[in-house]
Amino acid sequence: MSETETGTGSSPGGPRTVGRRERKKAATRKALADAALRLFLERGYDDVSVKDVAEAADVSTTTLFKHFPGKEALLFDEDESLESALVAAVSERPPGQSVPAALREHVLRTRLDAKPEFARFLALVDTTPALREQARRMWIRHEAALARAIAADAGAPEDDASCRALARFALEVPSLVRGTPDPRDAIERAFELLEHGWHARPVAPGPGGGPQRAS
Amino acid sequence: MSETETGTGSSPGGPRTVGRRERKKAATRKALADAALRLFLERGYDDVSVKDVAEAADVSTTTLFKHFPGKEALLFDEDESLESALVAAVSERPPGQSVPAALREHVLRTRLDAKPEFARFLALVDTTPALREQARRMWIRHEAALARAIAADAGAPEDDASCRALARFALEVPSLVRGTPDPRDAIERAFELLEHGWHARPVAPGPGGGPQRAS
DNA sequence: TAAAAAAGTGCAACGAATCAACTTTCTGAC
DNA sequence: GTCAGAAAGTTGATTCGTTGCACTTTTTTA
Repeated sequence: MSETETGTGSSPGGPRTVGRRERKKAATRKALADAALRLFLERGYDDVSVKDVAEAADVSTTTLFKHFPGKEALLFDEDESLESALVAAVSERPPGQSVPAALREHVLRTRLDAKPEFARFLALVDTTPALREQARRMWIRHEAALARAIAADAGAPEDDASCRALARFALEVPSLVRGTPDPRDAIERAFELLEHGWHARPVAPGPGGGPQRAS
Repeated sequence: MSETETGTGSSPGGPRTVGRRERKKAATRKALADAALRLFLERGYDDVSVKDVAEAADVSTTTLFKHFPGKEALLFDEDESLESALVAAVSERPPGQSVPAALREHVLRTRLDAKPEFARFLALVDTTPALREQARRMWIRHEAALARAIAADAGAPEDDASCRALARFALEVPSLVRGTPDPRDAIERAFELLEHGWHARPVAPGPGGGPQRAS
């Protein structure tokens, strides 16, 4: 243990830092999450019981449930950074770029060009129905934050219905394109719909043809 | 049980379409679904166990699981008619009406003007998180059929990505507007977005009045 | 220093879901 | 008509996720 904190006992009134206790709590929490990810990747989600995870982290199952509300939550422990990245993709987008285009680029970047470590995680989630649902639920929870960012950008009321709709639809895209043969094309088409609407859809029939794109 | 049917031996010339066996099977299935709906509405979803439902229908719990894959499935037993109505809303829409407009009307009709019997069911589902998820999952399962209908209407390939996106987004609307203060307005705005896109969003003079400019 | 609060443990229990072996129908073919 | 067998159902046990309760240990606070 590294003692890098200020002594609380000898200096009352000083900045009350984290405390040994909370550090230990965070440590066991991390041990649980790490053990869970490792075991799930090794043997598959359904072939690992919460008892296994708890024993691998050297705690009891009761303690595990004090840290995580359920088995699925063991895998989705750090999604706050995802939310801030999502908001930043809108609020700090390059000048001249529309909001749907910024979201499209963000989705393309994070889902298609994922680094291999994260890709293994995505593959595990994709192949487990229970985790697919949980992943989507966690993902959609960012709707409110994203809708706020969009509304602020567009100068609309904070709870504007159109902004909420755009946020929800954009967040739904990863789930929508899951399992399609050409995910990149599917993502681009979905955001094209959000950008210009069904009304402006190219009506040229036939696959492979190059219909005029209003970008 | 409740059917006063005559013995098969006395009238052998009857139309042997279904068979006594399948009728009994359908009867117990219906008994289970009816008991489940009744008990869930009486005491709430979480305060009714599958054992309770099975006993109310006078079967064992194992038999219940032979008919339904899980507790949640007890409530969603007749959704085929919903799918055909959905497809019909697109393929038999009034001339001159766009596809998003037709879907908007269908959603407005079925979610806002529900008859009280169905409204009680919706209220139960809305107040139970586990049922909300299941309801959405069942609902989204119609994406493929709806996307096919849209593609056929638009003269696009059967698995066109844009059509799938429109289908998914439209099906997501009921989940999106759940809990909003003005559901009708939220529905109209969401379909407005799908119809004309974010690009054509009204900025200064919005329909419906009220303060648009926050800052 | 004592008390209160929090983290952790062990054990038992409940509910959902599955499995295996067995009984009771009903169906269909000979 | 009879009989083999499929299908519905039952009992009982079992696994797994999850929660509740009583209890110990550790840390914070008064």
